[in-house]
Order: sequence, then structure tokens, then C-alpha cells
Amino acid sequence: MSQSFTEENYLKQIYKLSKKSDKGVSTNALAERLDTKASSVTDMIKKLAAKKLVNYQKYQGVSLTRKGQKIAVDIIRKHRLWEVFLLEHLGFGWDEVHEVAEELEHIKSSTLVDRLDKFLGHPKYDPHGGPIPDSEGNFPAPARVKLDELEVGKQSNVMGITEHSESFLNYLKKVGLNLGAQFKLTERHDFDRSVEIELNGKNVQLSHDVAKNLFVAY
Amino acid sequence: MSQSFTEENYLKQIYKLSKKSDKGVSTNALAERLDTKASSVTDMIKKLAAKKLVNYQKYQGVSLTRKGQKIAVDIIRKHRLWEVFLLEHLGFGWDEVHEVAEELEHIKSSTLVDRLDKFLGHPKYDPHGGPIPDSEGNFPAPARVKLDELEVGKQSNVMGITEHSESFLNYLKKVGLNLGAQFKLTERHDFDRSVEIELNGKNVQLSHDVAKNLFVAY
DNA sequence: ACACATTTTTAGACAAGTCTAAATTTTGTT
DNA sequence: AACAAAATTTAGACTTGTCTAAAAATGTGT
Repeated sequence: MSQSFTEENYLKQIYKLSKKSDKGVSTNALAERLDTKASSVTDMIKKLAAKKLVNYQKYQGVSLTRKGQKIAVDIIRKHRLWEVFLLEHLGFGWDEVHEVAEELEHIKSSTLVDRLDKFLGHPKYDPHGGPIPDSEGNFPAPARVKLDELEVGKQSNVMGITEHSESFLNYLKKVGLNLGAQFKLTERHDFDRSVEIELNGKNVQLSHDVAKNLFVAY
Repeated sequence: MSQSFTEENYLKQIYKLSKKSDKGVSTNALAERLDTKASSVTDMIKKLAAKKLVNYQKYQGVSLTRKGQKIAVDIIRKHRLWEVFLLEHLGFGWDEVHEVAEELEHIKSSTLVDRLDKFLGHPKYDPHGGPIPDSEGNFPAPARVKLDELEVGKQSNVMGITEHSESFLNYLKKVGLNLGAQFKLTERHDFDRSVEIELNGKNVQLSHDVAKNLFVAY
């Protein structure tokens, strides 16, 4: 019932690619992420399907089963906890951290992870703001911030609003700022505190009145 | 030039078995330690020999080359440093530590090891008293203690003497306590502070006068 | 020193994970 | 709807590390 290093990496990448769209994850996308060939991906997917870790229909892409998802989330938990350790206690820089965490995340000892978690003070987010799931696989409620407080350059997505007037909602719908919409904060103008975001490839201007009423992921 | 997990384990076990006797390490001994078959060991030894990590002559056992030894010592360094971390910072018990350290010792990042070493305060010994080599592969001078201070039950070996009279030297030679001689402290009698040791399978009594003049490894 | 037991090596096979090349399915464009 | 391009899968092969069974070398006792 235990997974190999390689199987774990496949599950992790399937998980990450699943978040990007709600269709099945394509063979080619996986091949690119895992730096391997599409044919190798097909072989491995069949193996994972036989183990009931993924749902798979020929030519239709893959998705994780509940079992597969649990394993993937567990790896992400380990990855992020190790990153916190490397950064906060060993003095690593952000650029150096990822590569080492890629190895540490595969150490198989739930005792180790739980004790590391405790040692670190049960952090809820890694230093990138990535949420750290608990040992049950539950993610903490994502941190929210108002758009007028977000740092320029950050990617984010709409999580909620504080103002519920019909005209405001119509405005949001018109510019495409639906719940969950992904964007990047490209600029902030100090003189009127208006912001510019990149949304679906287009640049959109938002007044401070709009920005201060939008909750976005941090 | 990088080693697989498996190759590293072979090198580590060859190193450990080499210490026990100064002959080549036998195929069967390795097979037992590595929980595998003798034929598999032969295969792997050939591979390591091709990489110039071991010296090998058919039927004559193996030994490490300088390159192989460097790698083995490096793994021991990592193993012991991780053990210190697990014990002193994560609250592991001695019984739980070894298994996890077996996995952690294979993480390939010299930066990680060096920073862990620093974080731990450059420990010279693990909590079992095992010496921790530095990043060059040099072991610290082994800790010494007088035989009359050693704990009962410990294995040790003779490292030196404080009294150099001819009669004392003759006495030591007679009972077989040469430099480097291995023994186990089996008993200490409080009433006269004499000790009993097991040396070459025989029990030997030593007065406190003898014990207090013998340096032994700790 | 001879015969037998033990150790070690060889030979051939297998599972995991990968690859290339060829075949098949899906998609996108007229 | 038809056809070409792109994506995906199959087929067959290779590497790593392992195994079993059989052959070869070494060691041991009388």
C-alpha cells in the first residue's frame, strides 16, 4: 500500500494540474511537468489506475480518486513544512529551498512530519503564503486581504466582497471579476490609490472604491 | 558521478564491516546486513568496482577505495547529524530514531548538511557517543575516559595509559591489554573499586590502581 | 591430500520505470 | 464532413536491482 518516490511525484503533479482547470489532466501536460515522455506517463497512469489512485479513461486525461488526493495533499503538507524549517531554522534562501524540499517531502514517517509540525509551531502557511494542510488533509481557510492592501506584482484571485449593492455586482460582472477569478496586480497609483490588474490577458483599471471592497487571496 | 540510494547503502555497510576486521568484506556478510541475496551482492559489487568505489577480486571479498570511503563517511556524517536533530529538537526516542535517519541520510544536498551541522552547533558526537566526521571526512579525536569512570556494560578499547613503569607495562602485556584491545566492562565492585572486563572471551579482574591508569574509548 | 561442505559467482529471468518509433484517437479547420 | 495536425497510446527494448538455480572456487576434517 506504499507508494514509490516516482508514483508520489506523479500524484503531486496531477493534483497541482487539476487545480488549474476542472477537466482531466492531459498526458502531455504531465509529461512536461515531470520532465519525461508522454508514453512513460501513459504507462504510469495505468499503474496508478490499477491501484485506484486515479480515474482514467483512455484519451480523456486523469483525475485523482479520494485515495490519490489524500496522498498528494500529504506530500504537499510535507513539502511546505520542510520549506518552513529550511527557511526559518537553517537560513536557506527562497531560491535554494525548493530543490531540497522536493527530496525531503518523500521521507515516509508520519511521526516525523507531525513532530516537525509541532517543532515549527503548527504553521498554517508557508512563507509564500501557500496553505499547509493538517494531518487529516484539511487546508486552513485561505488568508484574505483587501485588494487595496495587496502587494504589486502578486497573483491572486477574488474571494469575496464587502459591498453587496446591485450596481457594484453588475460592475464586477461586466469587467469579469467573478468569484475565484484569477488576476495579477500590476500597478498601484498613489495619487488616487487606484490599481491596475491583469485579468484574462487584459489590463483593467479599478478605482480605490472598488479595490477596498474586494477580498482577494493572500 | 552520483550514487543511488542502493549504492550508498552498500558502501555504508562495506565501511562498517571493514572496521570489524582488516580482511576484505565477504559477500555473505554483506548479503545478511543488506537483507538481500549473495548473488545480488556480487552483481552490485561489480558495478561499484567498475565505478572505482571498491577494490574487488573474485572470491576475495571487497574493500573501499579512497573515493568509496569518502562517500561512506559522508553518509555516516549525515546519519549522525540527523539523529542529533531528531533526538534533541524533535523529541524522538532512541528506538525511533534509527529508521528515520536511514532515510534522511540519503538526501543529497551538501548545503543542507552543512547548515544542519551549524544549526546543531557542530556536534562532535551523536548521543550514542559515535563520532561525527566533518565535511572533509575527518573524525574528531575519539573521546577518552579513564577505565574507572566507564559505565558498566559498555564496549570499549584501550587508547592509552597514564603510568609508564616497566612493571605496569609488563602486567598489561601479560593480561593482553594492548593498545587498541577491545573489551567489555562487565562489573564494578564498589567495596574496592576493582572492575571486571571481558577480553578475548575471558573474564579478567583489574584492581582500581590498574583501572585508574588506563585510558579507554568513550 | 581427498572428499565434502560452504561460499561465491554465473546464467537467465523478472518488475519498475523509462525510451523510441509506430499506430491510433481526438481536435481543429476548412 | 473530411482531412491534416496534435495528442495519446501501444509495442518493443533498455537499465537497475533483484531473484532462483546451477556451476565454480575455496575451506575443512580426518
